[in-house]
Amino acid sequence: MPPAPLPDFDPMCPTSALPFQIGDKWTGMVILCLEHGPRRFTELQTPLRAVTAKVLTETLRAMERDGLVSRTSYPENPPRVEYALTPLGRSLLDLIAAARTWSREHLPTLLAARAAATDTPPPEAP
Amino acid sequence: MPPAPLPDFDPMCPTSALPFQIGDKWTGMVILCLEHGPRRFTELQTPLRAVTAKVLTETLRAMERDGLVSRTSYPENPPRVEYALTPLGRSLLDLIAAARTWSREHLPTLLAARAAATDTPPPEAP
DNA sequence: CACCCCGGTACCCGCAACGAAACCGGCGCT
DNA sequence: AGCGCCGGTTTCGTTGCGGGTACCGGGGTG
Repeated sequence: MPPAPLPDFDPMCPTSALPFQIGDKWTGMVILCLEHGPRRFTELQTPLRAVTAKVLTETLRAMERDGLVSRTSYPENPPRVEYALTPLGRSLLDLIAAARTWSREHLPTLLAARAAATDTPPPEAP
Repeated sequence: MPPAPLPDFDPMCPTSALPFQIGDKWTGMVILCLEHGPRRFTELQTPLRAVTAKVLTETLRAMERDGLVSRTSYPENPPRVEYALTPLGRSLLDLIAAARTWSREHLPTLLAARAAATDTPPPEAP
């Protein structure tokens, strides 16, 4: 698989302002990273550069418990661990796509409303 | 509007285990409560009996800031305040419906996987 | 021998969300 | 006068998620 388009999650991207969340904070992004095939632990760390190893491990463990991803460890050298979406995890891709569509269409509106409410706290000036 | 079908959110319902969330913890449920027309504060407290007044107020204020709901106060007596969905808030209904469809189809699978992983921590017995 | 890489684990902490309980102010009812 | 309702606000906890840092174990590599 030559061009594996791993998404790139910039911590400054307004994705953080998304009004919804799949599972824990990073679960949705992990699912997106695994969309096009299994990934190794460090491959996930690259696009998710805002998450520490500990939190990523916790996220993956929780997803494994919930049957969203499968964890395959190859006792090679150097050690290799691959995470892949299960059918259940894959079934969330549609939902995530719908959420991203909503964001593309409506997130600017939401952010504008928030900014307007924040910049002009009370209409009655002092 | 005689039969206003307010949803009923039992705190024991596995909705709490939903692997996604709109905004803050209660935002999604508030949107559902407002789906069929404006509601008063106490009308929202009835189906959302697990949420305290303070948290419900905070949730509604945040939704108002984000332009998801509108707040209309009638200086009558007794005082009356009505919350209604804005078009932006209404645009989230499709997404919530999709999430509920996913839950109906896949949540039992997820809960079964979680239960299996919890009941049988390690396959290797002590 | 010393060092690094991979895929973690263990421990500790801070903050924000969540929550229980009390209070409030204007009005109506009795 | 006393009580209750409506729509909150205030105060004071508590919890728990997320995060930072350090460490580990085994093999390859210089």
